[in-house]
Amino acid sequence: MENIITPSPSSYSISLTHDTDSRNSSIIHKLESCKSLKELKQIHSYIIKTSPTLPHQTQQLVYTTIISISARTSNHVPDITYIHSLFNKLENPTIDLYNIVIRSFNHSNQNPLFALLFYSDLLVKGLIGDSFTYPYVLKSCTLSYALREGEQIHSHVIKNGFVLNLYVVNTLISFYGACGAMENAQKVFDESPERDLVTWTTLIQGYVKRGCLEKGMQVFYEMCEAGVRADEMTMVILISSCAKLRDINLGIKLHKYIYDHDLNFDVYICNALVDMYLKCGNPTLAIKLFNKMPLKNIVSWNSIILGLIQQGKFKIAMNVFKKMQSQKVKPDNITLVGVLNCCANLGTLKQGKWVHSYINKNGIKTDGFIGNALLDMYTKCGDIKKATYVFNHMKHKDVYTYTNMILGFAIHGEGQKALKLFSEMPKIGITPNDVTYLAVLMACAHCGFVKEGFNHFVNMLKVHNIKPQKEHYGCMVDLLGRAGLLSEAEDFIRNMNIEPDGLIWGALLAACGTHKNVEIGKRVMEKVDKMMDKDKDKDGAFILMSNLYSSENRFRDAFKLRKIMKERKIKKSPGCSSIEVDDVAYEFRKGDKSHQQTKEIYMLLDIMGKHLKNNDQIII
DNA sequence: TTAGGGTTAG
Repeated sequence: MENIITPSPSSYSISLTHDTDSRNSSIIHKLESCKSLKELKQIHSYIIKTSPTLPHQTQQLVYTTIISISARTSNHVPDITYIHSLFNKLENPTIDLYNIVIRSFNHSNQNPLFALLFYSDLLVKGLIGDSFTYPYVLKSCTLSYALREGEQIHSHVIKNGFVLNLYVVNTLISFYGACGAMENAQKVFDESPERDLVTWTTLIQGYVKRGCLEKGMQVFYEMCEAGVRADEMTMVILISSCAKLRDINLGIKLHKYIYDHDLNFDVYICNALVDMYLKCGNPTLAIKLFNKMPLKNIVSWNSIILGLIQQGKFKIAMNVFKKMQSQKVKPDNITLVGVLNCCANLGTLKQGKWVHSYINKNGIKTDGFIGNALLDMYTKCGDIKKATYVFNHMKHKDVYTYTNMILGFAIHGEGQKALKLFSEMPKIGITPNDVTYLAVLMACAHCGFVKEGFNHFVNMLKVHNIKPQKEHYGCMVDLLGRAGLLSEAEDFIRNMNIEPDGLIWGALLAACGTHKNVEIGKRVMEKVDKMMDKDKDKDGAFILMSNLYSSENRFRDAFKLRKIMKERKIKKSPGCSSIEVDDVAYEFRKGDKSHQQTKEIYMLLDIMGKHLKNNDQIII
């Protein structure tokens, strides 16, 4: 590499003595060969030092060349001060040069609005933007969501007669769409005499981004009527919009459109389709398409894994992850969040720990999504110590981090710790949300903090303007019920601002079971029976009540209830738990005899039960 | 040197 820090004349060898043309081309060649902005600046200063009396024309050429090189080279981040200082030295910068610089800010990691400085500079110099300038400047406004500035540019577009330019029209629609000003976007669209696929797609995209999914679809139908054929990009936008609409029939029609119009089933289209089928509740079609995909990228794997998780198919999702590993596809943060979610729901602590060590080995930061997913996994898998460790080591905590940790403490019976954490939130500027309050109320319920629970329940609306939902009311019933305040719980339900459902009455019924209160239990049971539509959802309530009768020696009532269950074909759906042994998650249901070692399992269970009854310490 | 730049996470 050349020594450019202390350049010698031979290393640059710019021929300053030859004729003008050859000297100019030598300088340009040297500047063009620069690999960084630093090098460019060094050569510039070298030229100034060694030839302070360059002819005016050559000087201007040097400035123009430096500006265009520093602006157009992708690894040269535009240095706004430097470029601006060079611009000031130029007598007549051309509109082309302005365009190059303005464009460079759209591709840099600097504030795109810097482009506007150059645009106003251009106006000061008495120049007028051309058909390239406006798309570039509008793009800068789009990237910065600068509605007011963009509107001003729009007025310049009208004044300077560029409203008929399709590139300008399309960028205007995109700009208004990004800023959420869909009325303006639609107006530009309506007033344009010419429209192409980009115009239609941009308008559709605008509506979809705003969440106006049906309207976006309606524009697509209008586009079809206008005889414009969609391309792959249009279809991806429509399919993902359809996924959000959860409309499988529409999804199938869009799928057919791709076939009928001979579009490419590229990786984007396939990913969008897989995601759509999963979100619309058809994992079979999603898996079929996924298996047929000729080319898969990380998004394909993530879409299928996360989609299966959304469907509650954690084991299948885990198997897909294993397949992904066997094909040597490197998981990214999104995959890991999904896998941790699986571990949390399957209770597979060992696999969760493996993911944690993978994260550490690969230097992935345990912040944000990843940190929260790790925390969730440890709390749900019952390792509160590790969960606390993860929490304490997270640098950037957000409302999800706090909610997770509070919930962790709540379900582990550490109510004081949960409430202490909750009290820390406002101090560091994190506002609790509805789920945070659910965790707080759970903590109070699990630890018998009736007074605190009520205070928090009131503060939800009073302090944070969060309207309590059914789940919060359910927690309050649970809180009173667990504390044995059964009549209070019954009154609470009757005075609620929302209509109680079977689940809320069910929470009270469970408390009646715990505290052996047959009278209230009987009343509540009748309520549950009336409230719940489907008999099959009442199984838990019937069993609870029948057990309550039995525990109070009212066997005749218990028998009567069981008889009703039989007549109405109400069957108890078996509770399910899972255990992880040697990386395999085993699920168990009551009466399940499908495991090979069923005999040994039940024998051990029997022994453990006896020990537990005697309060023995169990060592296996 | 032009425009839409598309798919996956609470």
